[in-house]
Amino acid sequence: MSKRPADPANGSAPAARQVPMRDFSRSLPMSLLRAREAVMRQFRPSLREHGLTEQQWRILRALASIEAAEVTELARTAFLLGPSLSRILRDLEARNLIERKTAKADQRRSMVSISKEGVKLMASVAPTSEAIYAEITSRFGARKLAELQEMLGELEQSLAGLGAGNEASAEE
Amino acid sequence: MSKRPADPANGSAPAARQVPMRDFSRSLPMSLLRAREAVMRQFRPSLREHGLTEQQWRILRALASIEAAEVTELARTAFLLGPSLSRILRDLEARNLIERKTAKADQRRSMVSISKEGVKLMASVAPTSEAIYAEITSRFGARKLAELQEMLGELEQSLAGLGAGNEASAEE
DNA sequence: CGCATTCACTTAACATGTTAAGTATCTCCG
DNA sequence: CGGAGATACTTAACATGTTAAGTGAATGCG
Repeated sequence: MSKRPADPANGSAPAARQVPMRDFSRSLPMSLLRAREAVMRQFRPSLREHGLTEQQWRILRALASIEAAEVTELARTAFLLGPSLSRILRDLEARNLIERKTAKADQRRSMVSISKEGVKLMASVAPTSEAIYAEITSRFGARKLAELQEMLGELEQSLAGLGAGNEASAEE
Repeated sequence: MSKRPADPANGSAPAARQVPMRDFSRSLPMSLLRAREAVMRQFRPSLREHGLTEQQWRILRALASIEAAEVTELARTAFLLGPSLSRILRDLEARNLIERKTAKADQRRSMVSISKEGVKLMASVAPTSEAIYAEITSRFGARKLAELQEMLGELEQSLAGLGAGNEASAEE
């Protein structure tokens, strides 16, 4: 039995009744959410087999590419919020996948790095991950994929600094 | 933007740092995540002022457009998993923003609909939401936005049914 | 009819997202 | 030098994501 718990992904809402507001299923956030979910659905089973969540994997990948990093830097790289990262690092450290040591110059900072075990785990996951990514690229088209990512980057750029805290209007 | 070629002099020693893995900050999932976050960051403050989360807002919008729906149908429309929806509906019902009644034909199903209060709340949020969406459209460009959403849809399509339980290998 | 199976949810358990508050450390300025 | 403020996290609290298990109601089939 392929356990398929009714993924809310397929099926184009039939019986489209009168739509007063813009059909929200076509809103930009929904489009992005659905696309991302379609992609992540491919990776999650493999990661899960290795006992990793998507975020844990992001952190390991980030660490593998930058040697060692402060927590804040890592948060930026792996695109995680501080609190999430804090929890995940605690768990990864308990599993001996990463190592942490306080910076000598500044006791507030801690340098995080991937451990030997972490490297081994990555090596065991990477091939499958790459294969999946290759399959996605193949299905969607390498050129289109590059185009899409270009547009996503532009979107991000065009919104940079829009609600970024310099609104200076609403104080609490 | 294409994948970094592996160092040809490095023929062995699969140390993770030498693995020709793509810069993960440019992976498709990350691109999608960052783009979506850039967009949602615009909406969250406004929703928060009205005491709504992104998901609660999705549900209200979905209900407003389809009158009444079963929970499963609503999950598909709002792109939420059953458990999340179950919790949110419980809370929205407690706040009198939605109404629920069991279907007569099938006692298992319950029909969910938006309440008068829910409609009022939506009316108070919608203008700001629409304004934000308009600003985003303006900044990014309406044509490019349509193009982007087209590509996102194609991506979703091209991955449909890829990891959909056709593993055919591990059946418990 | 009886009962295993399926279905439509709901609960549970764990991990993360999100915001606010807390803690320890460092910096700067008087 | 010393305390106010900034900095780098960490904890806390609540909401959702994700998977597994539970519950009650229909269905199918002998």
